[in-house]
Amino acid sequence: MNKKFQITLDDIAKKLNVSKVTVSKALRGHPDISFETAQKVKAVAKELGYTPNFMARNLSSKSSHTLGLVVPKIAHYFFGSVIESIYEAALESNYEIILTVSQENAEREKKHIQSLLSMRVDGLIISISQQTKDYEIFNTIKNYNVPLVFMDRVVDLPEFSSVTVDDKGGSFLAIEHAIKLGYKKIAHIAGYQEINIGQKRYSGFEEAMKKYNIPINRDWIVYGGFGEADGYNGFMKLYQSGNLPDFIFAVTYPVALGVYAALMELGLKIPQDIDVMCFGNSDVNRFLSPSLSCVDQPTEELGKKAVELILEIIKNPTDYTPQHIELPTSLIVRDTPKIL
Amino acid sequence: MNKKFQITLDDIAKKLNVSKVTVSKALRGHPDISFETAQKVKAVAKELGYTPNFMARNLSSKSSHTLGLVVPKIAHYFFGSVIESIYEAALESNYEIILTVSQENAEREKKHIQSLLSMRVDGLIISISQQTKDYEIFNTIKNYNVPLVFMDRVVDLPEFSSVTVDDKGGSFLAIEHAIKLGYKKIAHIAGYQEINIGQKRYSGFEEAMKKYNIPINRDWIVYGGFGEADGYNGFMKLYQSGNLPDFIFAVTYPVALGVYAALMELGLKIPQDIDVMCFGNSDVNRFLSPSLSCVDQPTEELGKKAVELILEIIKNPTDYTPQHIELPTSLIVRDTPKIL
DNA sequence: TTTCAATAAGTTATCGATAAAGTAAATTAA
DNA sequence: TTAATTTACTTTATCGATAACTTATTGAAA
Repeated sequence: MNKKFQITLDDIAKKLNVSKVTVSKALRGHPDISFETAQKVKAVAKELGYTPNFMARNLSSKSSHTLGLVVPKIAHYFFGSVIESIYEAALESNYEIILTVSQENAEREKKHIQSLLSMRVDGLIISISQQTKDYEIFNTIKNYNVPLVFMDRVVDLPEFSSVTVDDKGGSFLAIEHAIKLGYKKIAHIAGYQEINIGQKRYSGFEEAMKKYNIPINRDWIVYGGFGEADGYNGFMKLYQSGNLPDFIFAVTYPVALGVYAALMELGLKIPQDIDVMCFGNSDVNRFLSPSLSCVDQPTEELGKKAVELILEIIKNPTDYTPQHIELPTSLIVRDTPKIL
Repeated sequence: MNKKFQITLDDIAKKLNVSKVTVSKALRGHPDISFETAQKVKAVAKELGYTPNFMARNLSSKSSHTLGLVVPKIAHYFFGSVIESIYEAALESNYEIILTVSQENAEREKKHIQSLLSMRVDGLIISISQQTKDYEIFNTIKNYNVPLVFMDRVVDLPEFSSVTVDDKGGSFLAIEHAIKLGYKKIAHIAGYQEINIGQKRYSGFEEAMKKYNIPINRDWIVYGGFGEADGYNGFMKLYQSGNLPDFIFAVTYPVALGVYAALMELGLKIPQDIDVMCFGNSDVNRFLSPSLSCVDQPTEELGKKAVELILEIIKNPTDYTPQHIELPTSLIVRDTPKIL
């Protein structure tokens, strides 16, 4: 459709009576070309409004200078800010990002990965969906020799590098904090246990409970997903059991929002009736009523590190040892939990 | 690097002793190929783990089946959910999205657009940055004959289609609501007036004030950007003037958050001391203390319509008349503003 | 039986760039 | 002074696909 508007190297070459390779080299600053010729070429290129054809360039150079990114969600503070920092870091190194969203759907995730492979991205950064169980696609990626870094939600395949946060430690801190304030009837809305963030956060909870000799009530452990609906449903399940805890630790921030919604609907007061904390900060936690204490994750660092790792592998694809970086988490104490 | 792992049409062709064009046609379901051959080809393709080379395919077919998207921000409820719906709509039509983020920076925006043009996207959906003043790049896009649809934050160039929401109407509704509740000392933190959302939202405010004969106090109109910091600074400016309004209408939801932060810091109570409403909903507005009433924008519709429009132009690039679609806004009344 | 069209391929050209190899003129080294 | 190198290009091959055209075989219509 835009055929007649497409300006190619040849157009510039003809106008200057040189070969198109000369033009290509001139525009790329290749030392073969004299200063004067390069100047002329650049001037004409600008005059004609030349933009290189990404497809052609990458087809012949065999590198797209592009990173593929697969995340489960966008409209979510955690992923939003991680994505933003990945874009930032990529831009600095002159890489393009192609972002795809699995919407927590394993099938869609697979499709996106295939699509990114077909685009011949130079590397992949993946945060898996809460459903992902089939790891075959990751072997495919390996066979294709495409660098892959897992981020936050990772898969237990040590041959791939990963960047995570200290899920277990953060969880431990939160529960310890609650216990020290006097809470004993502690519930955990725990997400899926098939995925690292679910497992690790649960095990931090478990460890803290053990350390302080507080028995874990199985009725107060609710499993599910990581979204707001899961938090809402999770609390409703607790509520229907009749035996209410006095403190709830939510596995993610959206889950905590769901709990808030359920509590509001049921007319229960935070923190008087039930107190809440969660894993993961957001831009609004501090404005909630009461403001929600949480385990803070270094989202910017996470994105930056992921890009750093992938670029390292890209630059040195033959001899690198997979790295597993775990970034520290910390507690942000706000109005919840209340001192009893 | 992944040269030896790249499986091409030729590899499949050689294995089956057919030509690579036969393979290409078979995989695309071209009627030239017999059912049996097609089956065989597909089987071998699967066996070898063939993924088509996006670059090569798009270079020769002259269409990338890809849409470029330029937005000012990601970690922001409004854009997050619009982006999500754009991805959804694109997926349904088998289009890939390449998302770029200007971070409200006009220069970066221009760079991204050029980059997307060089990728030969089939169409562009753009929501301009709050800084964008130079419209030359849009003429370039026009000259390249690349379909372009503006979304939400648009530029006053009628030759391009656009999807917006009824900014003026929504703003009017909010102010009218406040007035009917008895507020008269009404302030507006208004964002930039160089951009449609700033202008229109202001003019809705103005119209409501005129209709109800309430004088506009110039000191209570504060200009700035659309982010949280702008809301914070905006309110601080109002505060320092000494003459406080009793109601604030924030031009965006992040601006309202900034106002909340400032109020909290200053120990002012909502709604007793000052009441707040804003343009734009978010997943947490209802959990704020007090929950924030706002003008609701149909974010999903916005994304869907934008994709719909762009696909229409792509399918029929020669004779189409630019469309300017304005989607309705509505009021969501929560705890603010309080009945006096 | 001859002609014509349909079927199922194969051949060649092309997309717009870069890589690799080749070359004439100018400069330097031996 | 001649060989070797450098400079500044040009030519040719290639990336992996699709488009457009050509061809051989088969079956139906005239």
